[in-house]
Amino acid sequence: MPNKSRARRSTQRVTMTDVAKLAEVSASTVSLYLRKPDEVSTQLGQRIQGAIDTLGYVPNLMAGALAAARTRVIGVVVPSMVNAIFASTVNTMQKALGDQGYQLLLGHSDYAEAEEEAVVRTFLSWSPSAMVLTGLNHSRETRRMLSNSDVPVVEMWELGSNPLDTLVGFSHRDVGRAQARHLIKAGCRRIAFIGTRLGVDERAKQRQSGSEEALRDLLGSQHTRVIDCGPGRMAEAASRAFAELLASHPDTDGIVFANDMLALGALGEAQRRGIRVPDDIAMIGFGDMDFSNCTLPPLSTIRPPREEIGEAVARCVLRRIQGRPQETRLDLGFELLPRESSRRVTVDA
Amino acid sequence: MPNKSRARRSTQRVTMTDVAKLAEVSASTVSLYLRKPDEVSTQLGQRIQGAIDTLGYVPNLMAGALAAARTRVIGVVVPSMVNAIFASTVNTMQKALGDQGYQLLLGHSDYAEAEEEAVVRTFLSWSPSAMVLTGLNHSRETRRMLSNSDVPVVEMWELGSNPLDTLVGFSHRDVGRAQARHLIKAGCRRIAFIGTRLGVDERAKQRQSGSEEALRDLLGSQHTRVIDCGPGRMAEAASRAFAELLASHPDTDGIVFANDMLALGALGEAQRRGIRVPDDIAMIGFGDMDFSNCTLPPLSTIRPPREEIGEAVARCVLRRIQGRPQETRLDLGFELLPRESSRRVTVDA
DNA sequence: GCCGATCTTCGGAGCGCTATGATGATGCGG
DNA sequence: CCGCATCATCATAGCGCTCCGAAGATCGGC
Repeated sequence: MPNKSRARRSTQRVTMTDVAKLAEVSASTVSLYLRKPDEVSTQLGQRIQGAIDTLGYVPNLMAGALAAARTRVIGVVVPSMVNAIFASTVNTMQKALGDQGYQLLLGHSDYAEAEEEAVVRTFLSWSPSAMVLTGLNHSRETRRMLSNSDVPVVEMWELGSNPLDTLVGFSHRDVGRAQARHLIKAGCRRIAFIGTRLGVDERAKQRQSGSEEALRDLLGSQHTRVIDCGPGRMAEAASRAFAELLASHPDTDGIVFANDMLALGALGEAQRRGIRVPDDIAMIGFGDMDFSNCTLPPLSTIRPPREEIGEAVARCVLRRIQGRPQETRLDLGFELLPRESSRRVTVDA
Repeated sequence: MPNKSRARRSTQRVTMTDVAKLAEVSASTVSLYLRKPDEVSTQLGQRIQGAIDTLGYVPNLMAGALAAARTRVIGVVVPSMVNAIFASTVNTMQKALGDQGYQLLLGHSDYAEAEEEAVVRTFLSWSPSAMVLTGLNHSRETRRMLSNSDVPVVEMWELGSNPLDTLVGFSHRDVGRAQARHLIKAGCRRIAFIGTRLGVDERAKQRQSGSEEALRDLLGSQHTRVIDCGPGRMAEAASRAFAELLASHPDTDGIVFANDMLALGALGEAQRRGIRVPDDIAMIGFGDMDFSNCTLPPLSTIRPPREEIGEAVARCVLRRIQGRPQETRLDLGFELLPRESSRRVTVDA
């Protein structure tokens, strides 16, 4: 004599059925009201909304996702969350996609393909509506998982060949070129590059080679001094790297930095040592961070299209989800912001 | 004559049943193997694993979550993702909780209760294992939703009364006191406070009142000059605020900043105007950011327990999830880092 | 050799929702 | 005044998994 009603795994959460009961309609109608409000009569709609408010009903997304075989989740992988540069892109995406009822799942790769692979694997088991990755370098397995999954993929913050699907970014090589060209125009002839984690940060590396290219093209085959800051806090590491550079190449008259934080550190060290910027050494950064216009002297830099990337990615994602046609490659460019740190009268005149 | 088998919403994903069929066991056993491998015999275990590998089976988290009525997701709400200060807390949490198989859902409130409420509502519908909020100020509805949900809640980055559940942070009032006391000890007598978004950033406000308290207690009832930077990029806004302060209170000899980025902006402006720091005006910031030790002069500041909070929150969350007893209030303190920007020989001697 | 204890495996009823087709109500032309 | 679209609402069958309880297998002890 088996007991038919075995112990239910009670959840005592308010369910759609509870709302339906209170509003005296069927659960289907509640579901319909929630998904397509204008296919339900105003009268019922109000009654349902009332019930929802009274009960404090919160839909169970799991159940919805399971039934509909999709989630309104978009997986986003950035190299680092600490890096403010990606933060504002993510912020913009959040805004644009949040408005459309999408939820961002945020993960970071720590600039490592293996980490990225793990994050992508996890995210994919959420059946996301789309995936957004940073850059074009991914492990073979990551690429396989993504192409097998038929989830729309957008790669951002870089331009290059063999994108998985859609690509939104700008050319870091061109950035490097522009940085070096700018310093050369300002009269620098012995230009160094200071970066950090060049071994893993593919985009920084691209900027570096762009910069080297420009040196070669414009100054002839010029020896390039590249310094990779050690670990530790960026600005402090840059102080040390700068000191190191002065020791090994005292004749340096211009520095391209992989980012503004490094430049800030060097700028401080320069002042401490009585080195005049830009007269003794000109400097240009990358990122146009919050403080870049307030350093002493104000830092010349490159403004990457941070927010623009976020917006464009959001737009692409939405179009892909809706199956509408769209561009698969977007070059958003960048902007050179010349400021005091590279303004040398000598040659401008 | 209704057709019994209506069109199935085919999903052609590999399911647990497929694995079970291939391994010639029941689906329950596959499920058991996945959840508690050592309750299944080695032989079957291997057969099942083989089938999983052959088919490339990826479990459907949605289905699992629905059935088990829980997810391995932890909702985290910070005021702003752009703020590097929270980034490192989140980073630490990510690491600690990720190791335990939990996934962080990250959202931001933009310092607004209404935004926070929306985010919390969304997150709750994922039935998270726990929720982590920043600060103690939440809308009535937010508090209601959270307490109704029986989801463990941790509030962080603040200390105070009436926590929802567990509290991990430090006293911002004490920070403000320490900042002001430090400047007073350094000989400052006419101390100002420069902050931003004081109307909405509850913790900055607490630091401000702490600072005022110290001024009252140590210097007698002293007029306090509080400047709330306008909108825009922080460092630039701080330059302007600093200029404003100099105009309205030219006798100011010490400034407490709500964060290091503001101090950086003011530091630049001071140099530009030939104001000597710390001799003319001493400064102290908050946050101990990347660059704080590289400014000119190096910036005295307060190091909040960023990573420590992340670790403690992770620990609390895990304990609460496992139902183990734990503290409900953790004061992690902070550290005063005295540097050049407030070192005045006059009084130290 | 039989019975209960122990361990492994399995059957199947949900979890809360969506989506499809059915059903009843309404309106309108003929 | 009837038949037939048209529209709003509903009943119901899953989505893929977990977990309860039961069945089968194995093993000692008396």
